[in-house]
Amino acid sequence: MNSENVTIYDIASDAGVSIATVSRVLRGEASVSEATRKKVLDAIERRNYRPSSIARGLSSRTTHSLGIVLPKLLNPHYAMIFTGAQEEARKLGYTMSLFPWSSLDTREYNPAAMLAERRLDGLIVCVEYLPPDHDERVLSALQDLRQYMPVVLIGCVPPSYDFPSVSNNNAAMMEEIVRYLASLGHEKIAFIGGVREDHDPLRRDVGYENGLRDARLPYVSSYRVYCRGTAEDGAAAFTGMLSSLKREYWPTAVIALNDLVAMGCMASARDLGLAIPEQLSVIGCDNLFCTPYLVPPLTSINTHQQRTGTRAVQLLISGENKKETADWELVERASCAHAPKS
Amino acid sequence: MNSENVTIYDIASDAGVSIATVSRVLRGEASVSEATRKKVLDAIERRNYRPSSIARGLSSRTTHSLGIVLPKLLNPHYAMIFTGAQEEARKLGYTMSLFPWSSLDTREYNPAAMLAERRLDGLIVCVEYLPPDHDERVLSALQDLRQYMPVVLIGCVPPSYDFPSVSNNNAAMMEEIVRYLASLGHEKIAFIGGVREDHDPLRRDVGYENGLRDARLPYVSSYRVYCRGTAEDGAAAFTGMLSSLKREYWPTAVIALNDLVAMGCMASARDLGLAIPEQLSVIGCDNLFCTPYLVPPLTSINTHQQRTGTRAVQLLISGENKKETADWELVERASCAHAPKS
DNA sequence: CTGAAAGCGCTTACAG
DNA sequence: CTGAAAGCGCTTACAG
Repeated sequence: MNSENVTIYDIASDAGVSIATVSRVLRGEASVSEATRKKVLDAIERRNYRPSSIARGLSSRTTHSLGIVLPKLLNPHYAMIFTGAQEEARKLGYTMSLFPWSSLDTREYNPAAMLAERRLDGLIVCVEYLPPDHDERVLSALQDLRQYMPVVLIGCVPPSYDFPSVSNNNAAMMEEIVRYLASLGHEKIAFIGGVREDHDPLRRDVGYENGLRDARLPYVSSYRVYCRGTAEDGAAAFTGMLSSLKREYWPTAVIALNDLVAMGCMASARDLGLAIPEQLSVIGCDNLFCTPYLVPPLTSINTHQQRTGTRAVQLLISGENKKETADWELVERASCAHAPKS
Repeated sequence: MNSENVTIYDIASDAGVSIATVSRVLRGEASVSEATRKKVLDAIERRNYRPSSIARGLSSRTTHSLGIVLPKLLNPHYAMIFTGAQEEARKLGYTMSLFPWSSLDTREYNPAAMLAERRLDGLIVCVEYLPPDHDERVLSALQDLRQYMPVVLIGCVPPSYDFPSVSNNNAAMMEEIVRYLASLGHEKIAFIGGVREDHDPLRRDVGYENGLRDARLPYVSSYRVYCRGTAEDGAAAFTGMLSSLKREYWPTAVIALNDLVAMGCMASARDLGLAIPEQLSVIGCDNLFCTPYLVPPLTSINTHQQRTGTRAVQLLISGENKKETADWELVERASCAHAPKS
């Protein structure tokens, strides 16, 4: 680090021109003669000058940097969203910074303040697993942010939120999954993971119930177990459910909130001597890189996370006020099969 | 978004004080009377004012934002490093932005320019898998950056690089792995993944060779297969190696560059009807979240990625010019066993 | 094609 | 305890 950073003034005086001219060649304006352009470029090269994006940001009122708020990165699901968003941002000449969800969802005084202070050119916020009582606080944080920069929402976006968004219709997804399992003859279908979230028409629980109803199957509360989204939690929840039930009532199929929870269920089933898929079908969600390498390979849902990231950036930059729904599709692998004859 | 952002001038005039005073309460200076502090705070609250970190950055010459350059996020290994770094940064009052490795490693004119332009308060760069011919270019990019901000290196840092760093001694790690497998009676030990990297004493190939030598085992070129770090590549490389060898020469143990490559090897072995660990021991690296859920659970190396991220941030902020080595340890699971009787 | 000057929104000595 | 003023390093009309 040199103690004294070189500035546009240094370059101007080196090249014998005004700072306005240096600024012009920096921004690639055409209206500069070749001769002076060369002088300036030489001076820049000689001093290894890099214009300060901070100063530029202050005077031009644009930073060419975007942000994305994600719950956590340790689930590769979010890493995929980030990757998609970052690559698209890069293509459009922006950088993408990542912020943890806790920047929004704390009970401290004005949690979004830190985000609002950096004058980003736009922000993507992933809203997910919001318990009903969090909604109001989160919404007001989002309104706050919007005052300072455009905001695009991704994740399971409540329809009542008036923001441009790329959202997942988790309800429709669940409905299809239940239909798929029912078509394989399953009647005891468990659903593991998440928080109670039946307050919103796009949430999984709604689709779970609709799917059961369509298949004329009863809703069995014991088959709906809540837990957080890790493999450990999934294993514990699944084991807990089975241990509370006489064996004849054990589910023949389990839908996991995500692939991590599904992995936990699979491990737990293996410990209990339940063969997958012969005695238990398992289906996850997110289509993580490791799903094909599990034993048996895990059936999952491809939610096209990278595309979600890409689209969110495009909406942000274009300023379109659109509400889109992310595509998704069932990826059949070997973890689901016909229900065992009872 | 309001078209006209509220500034410190608005607050000052609302509260009937000077902008200097507003600035003082903003920064929590003690030398402000309670009465005026309250007036200012009220005005801030009323207008929902958020100071611009851009303007603040320009005048105070510090941005409280750090950056980290990582090869890719889709391997959870890097997500763990990032998470560790981000959490520590947050604790110390900084934000952490992520930049792709390609910001450094392109052949375009001055790839590090974009990074240098944002006046970060510090940058962590993960250097890994640098083929010999890249070294010079990367090093000069790093020198460039250093001119504008403190830089801390992580990953497999060449000892010749004169930067503060938290590096992995991959050579020592490999040596221990080979020793471990040799202690289980293995004599045909393959090593899959990475690029040729024997130019540097910390690299894996060095440790591989040393380990074999210690165990008085021959170095068999056919057992050293290069590939990139994904599961698919690992599977293809492993299959390729076996198909080039008469069965009696098939390795009884394989060391994978990382867990992804190990997963590929396991899948490939399963396809070929090779039982793990009875006929083939497999060992990965990074101890990814999914390793306990593979069948059999994968023996791996815990490289304490989060701690690496944490330490790197601490070095950056403290300004210590230390070269540290990251801890690591073997995590034994079921994928390694005694060599089969031949 | 080029320069002088104002302005972006803050912080920070310097006075008082 | 508070204010006037200079300055951070750029961009951008406005003249010429």
